[in-house]
Amino acid sequence: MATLCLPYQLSPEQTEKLDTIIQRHRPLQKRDVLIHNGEPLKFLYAVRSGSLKSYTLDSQGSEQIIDFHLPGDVIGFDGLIDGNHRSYTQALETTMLCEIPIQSLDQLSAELPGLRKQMLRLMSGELHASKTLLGTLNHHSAQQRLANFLVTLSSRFQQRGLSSRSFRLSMTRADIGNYLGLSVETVSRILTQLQSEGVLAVQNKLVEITEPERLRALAA
Amino acid sequence: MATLCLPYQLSPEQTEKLDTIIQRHRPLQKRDVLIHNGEPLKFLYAVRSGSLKSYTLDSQGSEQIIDFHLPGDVIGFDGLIDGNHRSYTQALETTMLCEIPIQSLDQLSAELPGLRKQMLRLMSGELHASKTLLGTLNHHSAQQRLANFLVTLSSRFQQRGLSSRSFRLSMTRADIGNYLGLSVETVSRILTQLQSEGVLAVQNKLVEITEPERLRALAA
DNA sequence: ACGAATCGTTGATTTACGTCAAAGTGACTT
DNA sequence: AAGTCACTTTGACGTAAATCAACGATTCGT
Repeated sequence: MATLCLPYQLSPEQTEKLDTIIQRHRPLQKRDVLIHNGEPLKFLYAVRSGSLKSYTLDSQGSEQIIDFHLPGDVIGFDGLIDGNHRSYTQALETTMLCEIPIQSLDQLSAELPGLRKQMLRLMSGELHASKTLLGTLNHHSAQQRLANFLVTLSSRFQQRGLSSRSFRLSMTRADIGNYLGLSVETVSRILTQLQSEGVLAVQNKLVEITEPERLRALAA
Repeated sequence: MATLCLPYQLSPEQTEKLDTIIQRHRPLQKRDVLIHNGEPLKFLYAVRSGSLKSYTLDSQGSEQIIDFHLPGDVIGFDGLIDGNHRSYTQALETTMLCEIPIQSLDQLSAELPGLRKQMLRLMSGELHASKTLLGTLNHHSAQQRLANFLVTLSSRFQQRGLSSRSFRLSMTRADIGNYLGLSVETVSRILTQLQSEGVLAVQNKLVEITEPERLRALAA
């Protein structure tokens, strides 16, 4: 169970201890909301399959997408500030999760330096990703942003043992645009443009990266 | 010493233990580089006075400013992923720091749940700030971004017991523009515009927020 | 299996902000 | 004190991407 949910380098002994605190969560359907803004943080969630988006609502009530979560990701770190979640998290498709009680995790991490390190690594990685993205969005054109988005997705899939060349975009174009600070129309236009240039083959939600090298060059 | 460097709610006993591992760092002069990208991470640094900027260099060698650090901030969390720093960090003015050896901190945090919680809180807060900023930059106009930047700075100064109404911008307009994804010219124009509207009084690096309410409204 | 709703594409037009250019202001050096 | 250099401001102009609009294509619910 623990290896399914937190597939990282932990010793058998550590894995066994983790198993005692991790629970399977009921499956989410598309559009189900897992986390509501302001809720007390009781669990972290590890994504086993499917995907989700996290977002906040601004003063006018419109969504600001902060993050997409894929299998292997752990959700909830940003709520540790004050023990309350700081965003909404919603399933983009049927999704399986594990739940990890915060309190038990904290106690366990006092005993297991490896686990402690692993948690720090996860948070640190997320922090780094978020800051990198910031830099990327600030200083790049729409095409570069989208190329970068696809490259990042691709390498995340690869890390999880899935195909890095072809995958399904579980989020809508509107979601992508929102996340990248672009309009839906721009996202659409650039996708067709990349396709006509032979870098991608797009068919609805399915994307095949036909020339990974050129895409990576565009993302720079 | 510990209270100076990590001024948070810790018991006297905890503070005492912290004191044993925290060292004073030599003062930095303006433009001194504290951290180089790729360096192994041995210490976290707490800012006692002054300020710094963190940035990465993109493929063309140009700066991408990721963060500004004020007194009370702790620098280095994003390097915990793999034990190497992921950015450069440079002093914007004469700056005093404490250094906190990572290894000792880790050992100590196994004993002290309060310290562990504090570290998580700091990282989580940074993560949240970074994600919030992302949303802000993606969906707002130049004026809103700048207003937001000033409001955020103001409240960070306030949290540290400094004036929230008037303060010195230790970074250049170019730095601000880089950070917010705007050109220098736009930053300058908007500052003069906000001044002519009576929201700010700008005099070189000195900013006075004359109408905090209106500024906050613009930041929304 | 059907209609309705959501999602995606494409085109025409507008605009906020970047770029280019040049001059003004302050701040470190000798 | 003078001169250099880095920073800031202001104006004219160009452009990337937003907005507006209308129409296909999928997906969803009954």
